[in-house]
Amino acid sequence: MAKTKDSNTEGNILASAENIFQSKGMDGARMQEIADKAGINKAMLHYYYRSKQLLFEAVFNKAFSLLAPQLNVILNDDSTIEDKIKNFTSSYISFIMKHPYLPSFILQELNRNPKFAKKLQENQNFPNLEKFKNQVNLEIEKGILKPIKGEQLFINVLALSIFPFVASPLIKIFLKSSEKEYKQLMKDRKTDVSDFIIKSIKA
Amino acid sequence: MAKTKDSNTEGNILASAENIFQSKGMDGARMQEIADKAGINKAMLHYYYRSKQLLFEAVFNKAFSLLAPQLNVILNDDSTIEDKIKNFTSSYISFIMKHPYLPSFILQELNRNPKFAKKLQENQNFPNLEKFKNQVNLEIEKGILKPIKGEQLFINVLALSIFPFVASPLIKIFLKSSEKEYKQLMKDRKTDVSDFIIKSIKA
DNA sequence: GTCTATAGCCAGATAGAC
DNA sequence: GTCTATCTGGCTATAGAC
Repeated sequence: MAKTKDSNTEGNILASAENIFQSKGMDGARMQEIADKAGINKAMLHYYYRSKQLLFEAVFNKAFSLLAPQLNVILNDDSTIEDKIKNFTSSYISFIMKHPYLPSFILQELNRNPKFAKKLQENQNFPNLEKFKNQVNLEIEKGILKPIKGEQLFINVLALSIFPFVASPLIKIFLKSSEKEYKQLMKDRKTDVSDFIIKSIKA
Repeated sequence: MAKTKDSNTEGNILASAENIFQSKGMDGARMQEIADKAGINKAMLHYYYRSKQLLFEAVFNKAFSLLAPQLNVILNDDSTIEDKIKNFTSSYISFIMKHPYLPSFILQELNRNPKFAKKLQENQNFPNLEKFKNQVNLEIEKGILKPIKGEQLFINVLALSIFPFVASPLIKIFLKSSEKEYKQLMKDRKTDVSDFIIKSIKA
């Protein structure tokens, strides 16, 4: 169906697989549907990726490798906590608005299969929280921030940025809002979220 | 296997179905596994619930009817916004700690099947946000709260309360924390979350 | 009400022609 | 590399004995 066909079959397959896996999950996805979307035959999926499991892992790993680097905005640069939070919430929400299925997909599959979690943990450049925690403590000592545990602050930043996308159907119901109103609300959050956090933690 | 057997077969089935559906989702769940867990035969599932779909709906509806009333703490009682938030975050987090799979289950299935969302929307006593929004505006006018949109505040309260459970595998990786440490962190959030919010919005 | 056995279908995977 | 045809297994659901 929706082909970006450069007769680049392997790429077409991966693109279609992303679309299907990310919206239906591993268990709900059908190889036939992926093949249809790529405009090719089911046998080709196995020719290029051997099995459903391996095709799925290609999609999952790519998705994770897109999301993870975004975290370095908050973990690995040298600005103040306030600036980090402003930059992160804004850029992360922008990013997710372009890929709204990614967070639920990752979380759902991590819940489904703890093996993925183990694999990620043993990973090379998995984001490290230590620097962030130290910086938070330092800024508290300096009187820049009110006392707060670095872990909780980090969780709060993620929660406020990501949750509205994971829970989008629920939020649309609560707010009785159209798709358009929902999107506007998410746009607003690019600054609303950091304002909300900064107000809470700034001394 | 794990039976609470009073030879109450229908109840046993529902309990086992909750366990399996909530951890594996509709697509990943197997009728055989539910039967095994209930210590009965597969045919009995169909005898009592006719089909997988209907059994699933029984589980989903029960789960939702457990979660929704908790929202009335924040939407339908008469205390101040500050008290509502304190009560809600504490009681909701306590509740979810006892049923950690519920939120991801509901969100996953709402994402998978928009029909459920539609059904809920048309529902009788679905929580209504209007009262909360009006109260927020009133307290802002009175100078009790700093300016904030009621919708965003509501989303923030939900996000901070629920997200850590939906994202538990991810959070455990980030924090390199054991199950025990994770649980302690969630316990702490019963008060940490409301403190965090109140600091941000109180004038 | 509860069981065994099986029908019927569907999905993942492979064989083999082109 | 790409296709059609087919194998094989697993899953929901039902028939029918007890």
